[in-house]
Amino acid sequence: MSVSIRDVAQRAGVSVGTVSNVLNRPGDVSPDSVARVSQAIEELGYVRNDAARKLRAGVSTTVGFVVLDGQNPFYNDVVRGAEDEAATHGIAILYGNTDEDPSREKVYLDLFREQQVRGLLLSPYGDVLPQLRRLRSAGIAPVLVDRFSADGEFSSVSVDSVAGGRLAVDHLIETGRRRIAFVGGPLQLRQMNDRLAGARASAENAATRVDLEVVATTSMTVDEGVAAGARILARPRREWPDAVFAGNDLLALGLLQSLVSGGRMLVPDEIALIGFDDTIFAAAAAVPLSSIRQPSRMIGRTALRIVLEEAADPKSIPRQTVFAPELVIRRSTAGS
Amino acid sequence: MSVSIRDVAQRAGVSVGTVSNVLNRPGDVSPDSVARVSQAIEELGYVRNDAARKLRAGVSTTVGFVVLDGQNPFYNDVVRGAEDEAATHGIAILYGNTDEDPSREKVYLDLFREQQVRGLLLSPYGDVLPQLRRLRSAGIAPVLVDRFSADGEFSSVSVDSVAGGRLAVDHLIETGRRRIAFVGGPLQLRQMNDRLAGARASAENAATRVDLEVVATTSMTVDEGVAAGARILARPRREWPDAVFAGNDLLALGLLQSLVSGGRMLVPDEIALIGFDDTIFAAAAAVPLSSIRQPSRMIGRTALRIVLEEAADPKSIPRQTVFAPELVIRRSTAGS
DNA sequence: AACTATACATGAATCGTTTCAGGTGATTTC
DNA sequence: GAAATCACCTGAAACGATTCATGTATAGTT
Repeated sequence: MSVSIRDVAQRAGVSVGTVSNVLNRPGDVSPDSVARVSQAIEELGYVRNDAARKLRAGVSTTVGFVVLDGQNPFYNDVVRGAEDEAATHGIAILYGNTDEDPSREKVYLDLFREQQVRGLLLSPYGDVLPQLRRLRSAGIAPVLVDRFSADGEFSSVSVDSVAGGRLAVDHLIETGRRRIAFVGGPLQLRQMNDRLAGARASAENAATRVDLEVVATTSMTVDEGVAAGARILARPRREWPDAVFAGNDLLALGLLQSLVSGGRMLVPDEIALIGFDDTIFAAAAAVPLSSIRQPSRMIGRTALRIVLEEAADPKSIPRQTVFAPELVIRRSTAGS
Repeated sequence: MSVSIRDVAQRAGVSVGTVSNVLNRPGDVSPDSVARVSQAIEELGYVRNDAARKLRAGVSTTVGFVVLDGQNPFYNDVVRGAEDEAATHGIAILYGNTDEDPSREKVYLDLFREQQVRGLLLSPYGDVLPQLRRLRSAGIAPVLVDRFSADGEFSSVSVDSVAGGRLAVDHLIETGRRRIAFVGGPLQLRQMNDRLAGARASAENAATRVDLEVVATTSMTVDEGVAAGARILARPRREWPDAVFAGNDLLALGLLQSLVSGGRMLVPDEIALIGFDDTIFAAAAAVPLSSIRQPSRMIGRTALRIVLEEAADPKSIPRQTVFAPELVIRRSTAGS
């Protein structure tokens, strides 16, 4: 049926130990043996049985990645970055999408533990600390993605959301806006809260008086954005904000739809609009969206690198990696 | 260190064989033993070592999924469907994104083979037939996704793209359009070609004279859509089409951006626009896009189900599953 | 010539499950 | 009441790789 290391050994006229050495420590084997074994492998079409390897050597060649919103292009980009890095190490990614459902989150953590992944990347939603602790004690290094680990218990890779919020509102103020609405939520989500905090800081430190109101949403989807836009437009015109800072690009796209419907192009002249994440759909919008860019691929790459390092050295100290966000200006905030 | 079945057996006062039976064939074990073993598992926090299980029993609990464009929300949805189905079987998904790069495709197929996945879902780009054959002879069932296997050599799950193209153009004609442009490519991609063929069939069968021109793109991205839109607008106005059928939603979004820029809202009055896939971003566009819906989650679910069935019965005959597309009408094709 | 160091090769033990032939005691059948 | 059937358990073998203590041959040193 399938070809094992024993078959290779026989064909090459060496012991199984030698074949294993060729596979793992070719430097310790004579060039002659390496050649013969390599040829046998080639001829037989042998591929290593990863299960046996994992069982005996205890090394895993997979890393789990659990994201909280598989529909969000931002996470797709992060995954892409992790994938690239993983491929260079011959590591495969086990993927799970929780769609903000804590029970799905639990299922995946158990499933990946059973698979004995080498490490786990996670953009957490629910309260997963207990599970993460158990994972760690089972020898699986967890790294938080897109979430700062405040108490420093786990490593994390994220972007400074407070700075991002500040960048966004600074930009709106600089382009002459004074009545700003922050549309986002749920505010229990750390990232959302931080973005709002940055926005507040910016508004308070401005040279002139700037009003900042909060329009809360229950999730970060396009539909919620549409609804929030409709609520804003329902007010008397003089109570409209002159700028909206959306908590992420999906919300911004929904808002844009509301704000240009009925043939009225309110963006950017009447109302400026800025998003967060700078996903490909921000640039692709009918009115290209200004946004706060997160280096998403880099986040993925870095997270994967860290998880491998931690797996290699279980005693390593957790560390927080924080990237700086970047303002990307497009038409949706063009000066009025 | 980690808890094994032996520890559980000892704690429960039974043999390892019994514990294994509780795990796999609880019906064959006395209720009393089941209870004692379950409790021991609970107390010790035992999780099955999948590597050992895979090694001995030869059953794999992972399925590979290789998609050709991880940025495309359509594939995210398909993956999501596969995920849902997989979870109900306790199966995890190894994910790989090739970004239309045949060498990446090869890397993933090898990697997944080494992992001994139970089966492989693949939206193919390059010529992978030889590799798929090798996979199959290694006992890994491949299923093509979003691609019809013309020669019937492998199972496939897809949507009738020809019918989709016909639906789109029928709709444009019904709403009074007569000069239609198909924007899409590369035409070597089976899906694209089929969509165009459907469009042609519709135009030729129309009661009145309908012109159909082809504006070819080199890939199916937003940027290509923007460029195609610019090329169209660069012509004298009387040579503009009165409707555009985009090969997928990403192209349509790019086209939309071109066609509403400069404050001119050409869609839908001057030019109607319809996409393909009905991704969430079609509904989310500034002018909500009409599109041809593919039952993307269902495609994923079905593909996963088939791959499991084929893995269970290696002698099963490949079968082609083809879903019907569905027309979704939104503002972008509102009657003029 | 005696000793040490170096370079490779060997093969049995091991990882944690599943499987299965065989065993035990209780219950049913004739 | 002997035989057959049933319901459960048991424990050792096996899956395919890696590891490591042990061995042998060759080169280098005194």
